[in-house]
Amino acid sequence: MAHAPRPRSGDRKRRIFLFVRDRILSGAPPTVREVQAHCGFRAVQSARDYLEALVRDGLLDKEPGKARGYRLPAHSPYPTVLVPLLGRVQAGALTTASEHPDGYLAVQSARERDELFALRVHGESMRDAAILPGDVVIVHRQEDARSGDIVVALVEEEATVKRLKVQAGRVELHPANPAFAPIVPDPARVRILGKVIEVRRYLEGGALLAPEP
Amino acid sequence: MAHAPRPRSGDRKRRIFLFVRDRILSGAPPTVREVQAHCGFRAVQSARDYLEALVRDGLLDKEPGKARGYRLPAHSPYPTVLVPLLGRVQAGALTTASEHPDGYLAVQSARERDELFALRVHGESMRDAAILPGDVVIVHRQEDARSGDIVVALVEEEATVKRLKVQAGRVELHPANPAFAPIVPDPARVRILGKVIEVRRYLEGGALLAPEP
DNA sequence: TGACGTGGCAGACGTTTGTCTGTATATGAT
DNA sequence: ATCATATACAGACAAACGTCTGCCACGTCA
Repeated sequence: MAHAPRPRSGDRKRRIFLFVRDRILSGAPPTVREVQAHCGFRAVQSARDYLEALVRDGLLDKEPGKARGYRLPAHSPYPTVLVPLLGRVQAGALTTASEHPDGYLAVQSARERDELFALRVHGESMRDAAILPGDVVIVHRQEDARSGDIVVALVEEEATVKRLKVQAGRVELHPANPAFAPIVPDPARVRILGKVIEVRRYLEGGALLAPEP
Repeated sequence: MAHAPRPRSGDRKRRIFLFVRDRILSGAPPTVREVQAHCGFRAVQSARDYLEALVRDGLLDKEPGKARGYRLPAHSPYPTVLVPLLGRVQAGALTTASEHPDGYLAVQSARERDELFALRVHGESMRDAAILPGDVVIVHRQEDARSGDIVVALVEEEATVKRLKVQAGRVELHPANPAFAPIVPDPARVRILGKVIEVRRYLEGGALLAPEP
């Protein structure tokens, strides 16, 4: 019994990759047999050969032995967590679990959900650091930070985004805008809420928010 | 043998849902046994009970019998899509499905996945629009845009981010930096690849694309 | 007290799915 | 010719995985 007459295809591998990639991106990687069916192979092994070739080429990663084990390489290894977006932050509101968020943002991070929150930026004080009013900052809750970090601090009962500078052991909060003056606070009256790890700007219609998980 | 003394948990279901949702959002749904291990159950069925309850509640969908069969419902309130992050864009690379992305970003959008891509910004030309080198722009593929939109255009075989201006019917690409000159291209030699809908800046390591967890 | 619902455990069964071994055909290089 | 390689097929095995049935412990409520 003659097999199919070799349907002349060097880009078959490419089409299989696109198929797998789409499936992964839309929720679940395909099984080997799903790839087989998609290509019309009559043997599982044929699909497997292509998949393994794609792994060798570095186009796919795999978890051997696991069902639906093919992954996109450099697909962020970080899980996606939903992080609460706080509007204005009141004093003490961040000590407890943030109570009334405006919504939730999908953030890829290795950190736990409750280590992160998001905050909408008010004011022009960080303009020269390319942080504009309306931007959203993703913040990692931590009480200390290094000089040079952009932090969220609680000053005068209000959360503010500034660059942290440690000068001769004293903490200063520097705006990135000559129209604003540095804040050299009484150490007892300032508290660092966290460090900004990401800045986002939504150019049309604002952030898409998820409801309460 | 007495079982564990009922660890008082009404929100256990919620935590399981969050676990499953994060896993699906990150690339592959978990198996029942992975949920079991995550919760410390000693029986597979315990995890299954919760998962089926979540399906009854409408929080999850499932493909019965299939491995890793749990899905986010089609009308999921979390329209998170994984979008390819392209490094440098060559001419024509965007006409086909983008093959070799640097990684994938979780983006919340109502648009389809293949309508979006992400691009790393090179150069200072948009500095005054608060877009810095190293920033990532999320782009909606479209061939036209409005005057004033920030777009990604293909000029001289290279993708570039600029503000679109339409002056008396002629298309111009304006940088946001006095050190750069506007581009008034031959309409035949420029192509608009899409419109920037979001800007992101990763402040620590940009680590979102690390190779291994 | 007893019926009942809930949350959890235990073990098994059968399907799905990854993996392996072997074979056949065509092509290109030696 | 001979060999190596790539592509495809066939069939089988074993691990992963979803599913089922039954049981136990605890709490509530009539």
